[in-house]
Amino acid sequence: MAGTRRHGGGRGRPTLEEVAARAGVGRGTVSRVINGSPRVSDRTRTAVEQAVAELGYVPNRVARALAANRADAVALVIPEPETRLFAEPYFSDIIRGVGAELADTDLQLLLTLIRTPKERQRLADYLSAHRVDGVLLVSVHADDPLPDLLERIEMPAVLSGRRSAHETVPYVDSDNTGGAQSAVEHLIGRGRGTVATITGPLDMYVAQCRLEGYHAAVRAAGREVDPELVASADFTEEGGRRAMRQLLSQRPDLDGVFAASDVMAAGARQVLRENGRGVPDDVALVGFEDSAVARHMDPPLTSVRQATEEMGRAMVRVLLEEIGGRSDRTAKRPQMVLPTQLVRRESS
Amino acid sequence: MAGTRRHGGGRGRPTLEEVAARAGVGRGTVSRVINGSPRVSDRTRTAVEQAVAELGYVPNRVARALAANRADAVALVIPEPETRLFAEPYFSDIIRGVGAELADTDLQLLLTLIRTPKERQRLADYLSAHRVDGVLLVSVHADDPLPDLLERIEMPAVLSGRRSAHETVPYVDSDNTGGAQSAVEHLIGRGRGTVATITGPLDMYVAQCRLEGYHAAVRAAGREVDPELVASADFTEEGGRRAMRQLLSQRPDLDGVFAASDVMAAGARQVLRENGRGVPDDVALVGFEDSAVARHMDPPLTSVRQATEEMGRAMVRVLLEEIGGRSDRTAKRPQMVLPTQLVRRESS
DNA sequence: ATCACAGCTGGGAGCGCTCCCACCGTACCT
DNA sequence: AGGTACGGTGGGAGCGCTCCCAGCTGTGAT
Repeated sequence: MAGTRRHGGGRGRPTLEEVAARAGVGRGTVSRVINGSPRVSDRTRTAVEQAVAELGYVPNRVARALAANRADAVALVIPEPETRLFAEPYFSDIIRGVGAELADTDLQLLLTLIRTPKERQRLADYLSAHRVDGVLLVSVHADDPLPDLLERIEMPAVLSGRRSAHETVPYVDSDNTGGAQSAVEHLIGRGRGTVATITGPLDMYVAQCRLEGYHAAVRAAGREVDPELVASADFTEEGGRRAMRQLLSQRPDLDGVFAASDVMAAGARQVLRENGRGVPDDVALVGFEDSAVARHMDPPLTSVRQATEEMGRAMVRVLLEEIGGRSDRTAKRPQMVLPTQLVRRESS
Repeated sequence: MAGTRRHGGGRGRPTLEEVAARAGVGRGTVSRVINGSPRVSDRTRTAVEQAVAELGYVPNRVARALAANRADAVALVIPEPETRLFAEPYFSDIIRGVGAELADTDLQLLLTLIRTPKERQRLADYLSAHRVDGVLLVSVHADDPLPDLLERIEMPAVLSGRRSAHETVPYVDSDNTGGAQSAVEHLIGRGRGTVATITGPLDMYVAQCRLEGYHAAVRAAGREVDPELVASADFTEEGGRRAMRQLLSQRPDLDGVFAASDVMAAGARQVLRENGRGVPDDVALVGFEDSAVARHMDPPLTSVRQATEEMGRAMVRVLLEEIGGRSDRTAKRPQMVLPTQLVRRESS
């Protein structure tokens, strides 16, 4: 496939050596200047910088990576199903944050979509070969072998979201529990007496947390958690519809619903409309994520906003830390939880 | 910044040389096997393959890239504003397509978000240094200097969307004109006598094409194009609102609207509702893009679907071709236009 | 004046590959 | 038998950088 590719060109570009010659110094010195080493006199530094400017020298990352045995790149790994499951903005906001934070670094961002087990294996090989300096993993499932693999080969890694309450790998997560709790408290505060919830797949920790937040809010209001007010779905619109139908048949008297994702809320909204229930008059509805879907629903959906872009940025910061100071293997791993915020709209 | 980064590890991994030793052959032979050269006997090939398997050898891309003076990577360049301007799915669908098509290649995908002129300069340097084998450019503006730069340094590149009718760089685009035309024909076919349009920024070719499609459909119906039925906006929701208000004041009798993007259609929908116009009863509405927004509007929006993921795939195929067979500089550049499809929903 | 010790500097060695050329053997000619 | 050709092979010479050590200079202490 790649066999016939022509030479990329680039010959004729000035090399370190040429810069050294022009500046009248040695290779090592130029290298030091380029890499900002302090052990260079000002005179020399200036001379080298001028030569660099005159020649339009740009360091060859590939050669640098080979010599230094580092990659100057981090991989962002995205399991394909997630890009469909989660509302798209999540995905692109993460990328945006990661990109922004990486911008003033000389690290490349490698994007890796994983669809098939074969591709996952390829990635594992690739990572084992240490062809990147660190890995960013988006929405890992509890049974994903990747994090352990990374740990084993001592590859710095950061997750977005935890796999469980006792996550050992560094991660950046949203305050799912708190966000859900505030959503349900809001519903209760608006006088809703019978608040139901549509959960995500409960084998995902994120879904557990959001359900936990629901529980907490219900209990805080001095009420009991009624199992008939809980229906679990799978973060999809169709799942939201199904769950809403189930809820409606179990507890026709409900007057509030907290859906653990906007897309499920959208599904629920449709079923509500089919059944002649007005939103928010008959049933108040709140989602989670504050995606584009929420803003464009009718009525616009109250939703819990996560600082997704900031999560991307935070992941990079944590990863950089991991890459830089991984000397003591015993140090506690950085783990952070970002706050969420309820965005009130007309649906509640 | 990156100065303190520890060595990436990877030492201790088997090298080509070790594989050669184990298989009892020379380096060159192993290299040939790895790269699938036909000039190797079956016996030798088998021996090498076995050694590779036993050692768990994975070629070092960095070394390969340095020696072969190629990068084994392509860059996907995304101007930041676009990720906000266009509905997000466009962006992630392109990525998905690109990733999929690249999967059975040994090319890496480098993601580059451009926010500031400084970053654009950095990218230009980077590209000039031939650190990638090719470039994928998403939604380039007419005045973007990048395509010309790429042409000058003979860097293979493919655009998504054209800058003008006479685009010289290889591109992959949707049939914007045809899609718009079919949307408007649909509206007219449904008996709408006074069909208006909300255009994108007319300095963008994509917006011009969609307007052109509107014109074509109107003329095909034997009607005149009434300038009072055309309002231009900027692909944003707020722009859609403004344009809709303008349209309504100029031609209160309109009964159909073709918005050149779903998001603008959403804005228009709001204004329509504020003015007590029902959709589709009073005014039929059609958008462009078929994004999540369209599906979740109330009523769900009829929209023109573009094969976005397929565009991503096609871009990669075209780029691969460019990279591979760029021998004759006079050969016509591959340019392709993908069909669009009207998705009918309740808004029309 | 002598010595020690910094702070700078030059350049050899090597990272793991690809490219390419010389070379080997065998099969097929004349 | 000697010549020719060609598929197959080994390994030297780099690719452009970083690392590191030896060496060189100038300063201050003795």
